[in-house]
Amino acid sequence: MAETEEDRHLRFAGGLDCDPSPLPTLRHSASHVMAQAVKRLFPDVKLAIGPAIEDGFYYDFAKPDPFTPEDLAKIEALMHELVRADLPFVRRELPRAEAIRLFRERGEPFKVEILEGIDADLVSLYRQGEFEDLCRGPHVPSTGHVTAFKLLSSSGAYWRGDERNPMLQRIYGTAWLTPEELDRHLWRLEEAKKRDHRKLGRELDLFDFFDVAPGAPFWLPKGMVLVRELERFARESLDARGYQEIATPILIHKRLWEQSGHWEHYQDNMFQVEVEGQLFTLKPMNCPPSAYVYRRALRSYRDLPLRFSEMGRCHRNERSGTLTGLVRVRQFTQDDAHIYCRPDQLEDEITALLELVREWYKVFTLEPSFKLSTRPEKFLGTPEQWNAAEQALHQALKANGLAYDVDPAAGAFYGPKIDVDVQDVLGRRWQIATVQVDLTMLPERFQLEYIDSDGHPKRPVAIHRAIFGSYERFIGIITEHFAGAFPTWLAPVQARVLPVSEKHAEYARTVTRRLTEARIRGELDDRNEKLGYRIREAQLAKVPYMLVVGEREAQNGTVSLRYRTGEDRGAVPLDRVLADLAHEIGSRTVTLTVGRS
RNA sequence: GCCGGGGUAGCUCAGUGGCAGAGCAGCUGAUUCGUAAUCAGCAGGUCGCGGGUUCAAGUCCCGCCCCCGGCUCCA
Repeated sequence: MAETEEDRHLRFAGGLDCDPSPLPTLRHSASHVMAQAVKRLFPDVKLAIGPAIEDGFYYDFAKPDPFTPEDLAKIEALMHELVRADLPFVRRELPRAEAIRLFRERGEPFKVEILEGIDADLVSLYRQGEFEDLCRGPHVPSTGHVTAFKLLSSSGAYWRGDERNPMLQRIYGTAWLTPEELDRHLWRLEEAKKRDHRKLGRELDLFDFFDVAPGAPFWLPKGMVLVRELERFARESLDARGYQEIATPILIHKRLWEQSGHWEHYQDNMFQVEVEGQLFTLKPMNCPPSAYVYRRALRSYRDLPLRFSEMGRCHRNERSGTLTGLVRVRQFTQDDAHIYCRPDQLEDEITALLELVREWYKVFTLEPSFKLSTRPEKFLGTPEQWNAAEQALHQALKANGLAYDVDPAAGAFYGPKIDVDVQDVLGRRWQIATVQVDLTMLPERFQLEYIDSDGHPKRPVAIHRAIFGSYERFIGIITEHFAGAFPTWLAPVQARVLPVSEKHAEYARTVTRRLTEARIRGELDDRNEKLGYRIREAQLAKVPYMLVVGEREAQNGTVSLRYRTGEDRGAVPLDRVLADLAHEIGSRTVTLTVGRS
């Protein structure tokens, strides 16, 4: 993974506290200005750390009471004063021991702890006005450069990111080189709220949550259309690639997890149900049950690879504070599959899987990025097995011409993996697809075998993979990606028929029936409202096509075609609209093509 | 789980101890309309849940639930 500004600061990596390019430097300086303001207003707070981060900065303080929104306003106002004073940032260097003495005198225990952990004889400090902080820089020349900033929020954060440590109070802010850039960023944040899948899910009647089932969505009819279309897409694709679909139980005896090893490491995350004195759990993953399917028959080397797919409904008891809309839930449905193959087939299988990822994500115009995680400190299996598997992953990535990052030692204990995440339009990253090689967990613990050509039993390699990841998260992401304006093949309502007035209702019903007969999701809006009103509603509902019908259209067997983009196409023969719609839906294109010649 | 902010009509939100409100949506009626909001009327409430203080609680106090932003976690 690329090193973030935060990593650099926290791990004291590199020679500086932030990237010396203008924007991170400015943000880093902004965090010092904020710390100065906080120290003036609240002299008793202790300073922790304050790095530049993506889009802004934060600073952590030890303070008995949390900052209130009013505190933030005061701090921001004082920051503006400090900026107007245009105080120069002045650097000086001190022997480490002297710096420790200095910060101990000033009553800054966190700075002392940092200094004690640093392997350097000489350390640097930066001063602006009365405020001086331990810091490797760089900084802007003076506080007057920090013109375009805004404090955004405060929250708790653990010292050094460890929940066993005391909780500090963190203030987040954003800072930019110019006021225009700041405004643009704040505008983007507003836009982000508008396309938040939780808001769109409610507005478009896709799904809802109720407090009786935290972390588990209720799919409404329109949202269920998305689920069904994605399922259909996945099944078509996998049927053409030699997958066999299975379904395994959701409620499973604890024994299974003892065998797989999950009980030891994962039981706190599993929902448990006692039935007649026996302990059952809601499965948190589908791999161990899949292994039972493999194991129920004697497998030959000729049978491999076996590809068992499963729309596996899983439950994980995520901590309550972590739940977020559809993207972090307690109940979700993975588009899971387990591929059992011979070691010599591994590379081809991985290559095919990465092709699948590319192909699927292209349909949704998502741009995936790939990360290869390699052997961790603690691992099962032999280094030779691991090297071969990692090699296969590297080769498969290269065969697909994919750029990828390597995350050293971040693999699962049972094998290396490739994770795929996507960036939504707003720049947030979400992990979706995963391709994990399993050298030992399923094969060893469930004693999976196949009879090789020499007549001897051998261990297969297992691959765990999900392409969408989960239907829930994936739908959350594409909802934001498309801002609710789904491609026609996914759109819950594909065309809405709008009669100009009651006089044209009969022809409108005919048009709607023709749509339905062609298995197009058409809807008639013959409410007693003006056309403009119904057009507005259809547009807000992001229905791709509006078919306006009145006197002229009824006469000529046409419809007047309007796109959700606002474009008005004019009269088009109904037969052509039906044919174009069928073609657009069948090809799963993202662009609106109906009626265009 | 931890820190903070929230929860009032279907939705968005106002209401700082004294009669529970607005806009949109809904319903009824009028209007029969040509490309982003026709007009009028009506109805709509366990103020998240439970307890407490008070003559009086949406409002103050305590506990719990859920949501939001972070932190932590994320086989």
